Amino acid sequence: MSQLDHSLIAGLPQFQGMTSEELDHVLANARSQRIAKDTTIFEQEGEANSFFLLLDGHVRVVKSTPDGQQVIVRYISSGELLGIAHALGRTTYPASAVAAVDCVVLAWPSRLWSRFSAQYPAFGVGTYKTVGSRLQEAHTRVIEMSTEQVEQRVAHALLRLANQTGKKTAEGVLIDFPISRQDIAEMTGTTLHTVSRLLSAWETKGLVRSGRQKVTVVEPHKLFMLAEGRPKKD
Amino acid sequence: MSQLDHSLIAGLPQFQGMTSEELDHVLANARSQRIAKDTTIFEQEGEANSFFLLLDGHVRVVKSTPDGQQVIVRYISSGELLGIAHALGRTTYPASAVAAVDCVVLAWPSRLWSRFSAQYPAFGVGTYKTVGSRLQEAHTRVIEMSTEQVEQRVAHALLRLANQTGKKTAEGVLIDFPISRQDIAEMTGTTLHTVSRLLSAWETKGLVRSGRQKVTVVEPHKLFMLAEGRPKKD
DNA sequence: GCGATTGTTTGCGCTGCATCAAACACGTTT
DNA sequence: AAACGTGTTTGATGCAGCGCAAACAATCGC
Repeated sequence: MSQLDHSLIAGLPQFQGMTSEELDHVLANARSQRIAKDTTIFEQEGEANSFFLLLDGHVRVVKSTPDGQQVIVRYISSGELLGIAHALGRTTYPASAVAAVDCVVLAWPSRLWSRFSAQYPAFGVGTYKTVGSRLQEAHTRVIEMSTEQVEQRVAHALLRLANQTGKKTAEGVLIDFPISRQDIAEMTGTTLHTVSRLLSAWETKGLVRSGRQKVTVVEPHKLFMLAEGRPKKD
Repeated sequence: MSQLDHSLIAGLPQFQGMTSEELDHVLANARSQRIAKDTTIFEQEGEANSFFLLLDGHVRVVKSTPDGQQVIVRYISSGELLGIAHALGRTTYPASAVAAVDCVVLAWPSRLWSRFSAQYPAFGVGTYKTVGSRLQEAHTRVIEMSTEQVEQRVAHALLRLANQTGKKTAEGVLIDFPISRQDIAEMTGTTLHTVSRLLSAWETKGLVRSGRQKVTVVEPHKLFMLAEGRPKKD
């Protein structure tokens, strides 16, 4: 195993306040791994043997229902931890993780998680802040699903993606990984048909530009209005 | 402030493995508080000055949308912590908590949370397991809202309540705090009208018995079938 | 280059559930 | 008892959005 440079992780909140030696020690126990697009990193219900840090790429976290339906729980961007089942007191992964693009991850054996967090306070605290904000996020999703119409939910989802992973372009904010209508449907609890219709409608209004597996938000503000206000049909 | 007996909390997972002196120390910093039915314990967006342990009663955790809609995030039963915003890296409460019945809580200043969890490992770990399972639960809710019909969602909600807080009676499992159709509607993202219709239908089928602010699950198994299987109309 | 595969668009009919509306049951106050 | 408030039932109506189907467009493999 080649030695990993600690600049890889030095800037991340989880590793704040650690010395170079400590970072090296953490990295010495990690193995770096390239993940090809559409490859599964870990599988729902599988033994949680490892936890991961996404160094580069985007990962889709998916939960499947017994009858085969899928729901996209969230997207992970680089710099975030994933597969931290052990931190939540679980021994199996609660969902599957699939690379949305070619990715690079660091992987550690799960049992090291508790050692790290005991040894490096920032690591534990950082993780729990992450978990806390994910809990928040999940609740927000529940609220949205309970109180909003499909159009507003899709708008919110798009805005969230644009904020998390958006890339400025000449046309607007581009979601910088391939995403299909089906994916958006699985994030918002609707069908790809409805998403397609909505995007078409928005495109004619100039709010977004979209094509095969790509979406650009042209008018974030107008989209936001749509996402928020109970729409007074005009 | 009268001295609290540590038998109050000795059995709880959060305080596992602590000596009598330690428990006394924890309790010395707590103040015990009676909360009348329908009283707010803490308010959404309010400064998270305290965290709480519910000693007796049932608490409704509610989130309100800007436009006044309410969603019931969960019910808390006795023995559970609530208001642990600080553990999640927040300084305001993300939701409101309202006593569903007369309650008794212990309250601590929020800043003690980190001290306790540093000092008593079981406390921190226990809390995070709680948070972990709540995250799980929230994700389950998202999945349900995304993939299930109203009837199944209501059935699931009822079963969850029956499991968490059910009380065996001659007729079946009674949900042992007052709960209205409106409440159930706010848990499942539907309207009280629809909930009422469903309960009526189930009552004629003998699955439940219900009246003003009370629901008894008579046939948990049949209700479960309904909640799970995509119903083949019969 | 050509077919095969995968993603997208769009039309149409149907239905689950929200919305509106009214009446009813129970408990509480006067 | 009568009057009131709060929770529940039930009917009637409308429509958002799902299911189905068919055609189209882009990309991949050979």
